[in-house]
Amino acid sequence: MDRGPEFEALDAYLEKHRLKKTRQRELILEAILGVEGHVTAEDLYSQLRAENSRIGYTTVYRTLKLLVDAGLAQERHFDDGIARYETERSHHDHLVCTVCGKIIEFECAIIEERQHVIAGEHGFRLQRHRHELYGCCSDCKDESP
Amino acid sequence: MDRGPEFEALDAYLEKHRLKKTRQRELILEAILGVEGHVTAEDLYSQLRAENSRIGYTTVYRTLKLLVDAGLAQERHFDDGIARYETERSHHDHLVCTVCGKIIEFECAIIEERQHVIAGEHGFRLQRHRHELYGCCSDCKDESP
DNA sequence: TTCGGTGCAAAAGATTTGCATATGT
DNA sequence: ACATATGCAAATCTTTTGCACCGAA
Repeated sequence: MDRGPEFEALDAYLEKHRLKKTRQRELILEAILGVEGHVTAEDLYSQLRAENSRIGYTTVYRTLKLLVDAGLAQERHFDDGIARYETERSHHDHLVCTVCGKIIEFECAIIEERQHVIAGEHGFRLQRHRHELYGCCSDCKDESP
Repeated sequence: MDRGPEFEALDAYLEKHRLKKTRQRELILEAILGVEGHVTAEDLYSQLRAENSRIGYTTVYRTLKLLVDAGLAQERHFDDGIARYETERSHHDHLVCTVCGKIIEFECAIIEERQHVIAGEHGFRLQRHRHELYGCCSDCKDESP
């Protein structure tokens, strides 16, 4: 049965690093793939416990770190200092509503290109970037600060 | 004597909100203005203690928050979840070396403009943004991952 | 005198670590 | 069998809060 390319990638990563394929690691990968958008470690833990999966907090954190190392997930820090994770289906940046917390994803080729130019001008080899726009969405116009 | 426009601004803010002008608030503003770049609350606390200023951790956190509210400092979260503060002399974004931690500031009018377009397209009123490029600087090319 | 401010200690919230046990290979 | 993974509890780290005392207006 095909479990999707991410599971293949996980298997490959585990094998390459002589790590073990465990129920928990599959569960966490499955869970994070099943979520649209961004989740905290807490979100994943609660969700898995609710589905009566036997799993510990520690394992969630450790596995999330492993998935990031394996390139299967990304860690992001928005403005509250709590780490959030997502699987990067395609590249995008974020537009965040400061009132309701809504997160919209966007892409902009012009900006992407400028980033490379800027990094180059400073002698940097660009690895990744983070671009977040914060504002007030149309639903929240009234309550806005 | 002229203590600089930031001190005037602080006085004005305190007066407007019926808050008090204290030694600690001036010390912290002075300290953060005297630093190039980005500092953590811990950095400021240590520095002030080292200069034998009588000050508590709590006050540093509370005052930093006050300075942010007053628009005299900005809070930033890079990838480690620890809050860093800076005084924004002019607008800029950041290019961060993932090996040595060096932080270079940049500005790009083209990107600034695109941001407004993007926010507008999604019905957002833009308040602020964060744009960070992560890469390997020329000094670190060899050790880079 | 009156509030707001300060600083200690303690709490809180997120994440990490030590260790005995469980489980892949 | 052996090495790694797990999960609990405890530790750690950053930031916040309660509260008695201090100090600016």
